[in-house]
Amino acid sequence: MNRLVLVRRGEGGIDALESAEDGTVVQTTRLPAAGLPGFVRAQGRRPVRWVWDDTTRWYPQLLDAGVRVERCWDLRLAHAVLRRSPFVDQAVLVGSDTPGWDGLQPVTVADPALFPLEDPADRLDPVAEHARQQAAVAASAERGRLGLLLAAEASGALVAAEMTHAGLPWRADVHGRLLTGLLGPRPASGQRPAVLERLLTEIRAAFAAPALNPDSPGDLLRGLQAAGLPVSDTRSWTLQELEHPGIPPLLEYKRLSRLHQANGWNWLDTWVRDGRFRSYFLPGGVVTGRWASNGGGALSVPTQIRPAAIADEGWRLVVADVAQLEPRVLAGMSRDDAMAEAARSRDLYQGMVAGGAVATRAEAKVGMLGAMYGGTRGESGRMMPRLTRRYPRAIGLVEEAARAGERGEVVHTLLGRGSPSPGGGSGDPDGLGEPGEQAGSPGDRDRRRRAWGRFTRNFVVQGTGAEWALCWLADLRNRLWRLGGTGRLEQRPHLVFFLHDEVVVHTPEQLADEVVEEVRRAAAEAGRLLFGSFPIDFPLDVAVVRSWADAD
DNA sequence: GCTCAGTGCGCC
DNA sequence: AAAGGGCGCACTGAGC
Repeated sequence: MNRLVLVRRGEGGIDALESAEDGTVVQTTRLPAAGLPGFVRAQGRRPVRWVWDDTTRWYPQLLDAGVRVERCWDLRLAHAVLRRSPFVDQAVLVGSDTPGWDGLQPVTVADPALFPLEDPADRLDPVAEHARQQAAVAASAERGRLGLLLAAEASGALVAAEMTHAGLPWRADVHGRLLTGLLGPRPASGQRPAVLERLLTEIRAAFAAPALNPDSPGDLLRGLQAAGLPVSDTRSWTLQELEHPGIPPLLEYKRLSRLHQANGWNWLDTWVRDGRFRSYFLPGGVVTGRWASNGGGALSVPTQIRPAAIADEGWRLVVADVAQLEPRVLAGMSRDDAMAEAARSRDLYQGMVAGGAVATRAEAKVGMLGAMYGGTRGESGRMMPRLTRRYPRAIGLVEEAARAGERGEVVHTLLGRGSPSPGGGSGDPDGLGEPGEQAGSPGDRDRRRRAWGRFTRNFVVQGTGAEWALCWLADLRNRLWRLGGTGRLEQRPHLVFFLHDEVVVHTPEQLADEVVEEVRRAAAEAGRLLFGSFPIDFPLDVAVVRSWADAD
């Protein structure tokens, strides 16, 4: 594999340094910034891994120029993984500019003119960092797993940039009609829509509080208490329990007000342009390795507005999600044969019932959620002894992760992503709490210890689930590209959305069935990459639809 | 005028 | 029926 390291030089120039297997530079090409797309294109079919400081600083411009990259090495993301991985000898990784790499942030602004004049990335040496990272991986006893994780992470970075570039097809007219139907006509800026005004009048009358502001939790709480209602918070599920004529309009107000504020006309104006919703996805943005997002709340697009996500004319959306990803991942990583057997069923929870572990599907679900999240009280707590007897390896793995966390130890995912150390790495072995929080009583300390154990318990499962999903996504990306002929990215089947265990592909209608096949093959491949020959299934729910809302 | 924590709620 | 894990975002209200 040819590796080409891209380095920004002063005055907008770029050096492309080609390195041999041993890391020595064999050729340097000096380019003007505008020459990069042509240079990348000129590599033709020669397999190249592009090495750069940070995908968000390079790839959007290439995509704008119509150039797709097959594979890359993202030094920022790789650095973040390696710095925390228990599989890595930090002495091999650390160099003089390590603090700079530690602090490097992704760029999420679309307009290059808004880039800071002084980019901290420009003070870092990508060639040296690349060499250190390769040495750190090579020196690791788990270089296979680490290498897979870093490759998947880099592919994820490419997918994230491509999804922002292509955008999720979004019909502003459909969205607008939906808003008008629920809220009334668009109000003047800063005004409440008519339907909210009407509900507000009703609420104020019911509680005999003519100035009540339901948008203010404090004001609302005082108003409810003044009306004689025994509440200490104003959450919807708390209010649901109350018998009072003001409650139904209040709940309706909260629901519609949320829609208006989070995904109303302002959201449309800000995030939807030219028929596409474009937000920024941040691979590795969450400590567990899940993605975060930035802009438009892409990771919580309410089902309420999904009818507006509609494929282009002659195109379709292929929507796929994994059923019960995390318990399946737990079965695989713990190599628990009994749980893998239950996972052979399309419904893993039903499989647990068939296997005799529990009596009902509801018990199976609540028990597994408790095992993975640390619920020890009530229903899920009562399930634990039976689950432990039937699935000793799976339950043992999460229990051990919880105990390790309580002892203040670092845990890691299957591929080697390490959990943060408790107390933010301050070196305080008892710092199992929030920074700045007082030591408190021994009871407080115990409580924090157990809370950290619940975090590490969940970390190993959620983080390995994220690794499976990343492998799925990376493999699918390549399969879609091979499927699509010769056009640009957005003229072929391409990914437009990803959320933890769900993907959406925008595809020409005549290729939709093939896309469905590739989505399934990629899922099977992800299972093989993570769990080898261990027999664990990842069945998908896949739908070919015009609108995202039709997938459920 | 600004930032920041708390509250509440959308998603998995 | 919620809880137990992870997020982003809008808004309020307090403090600088």
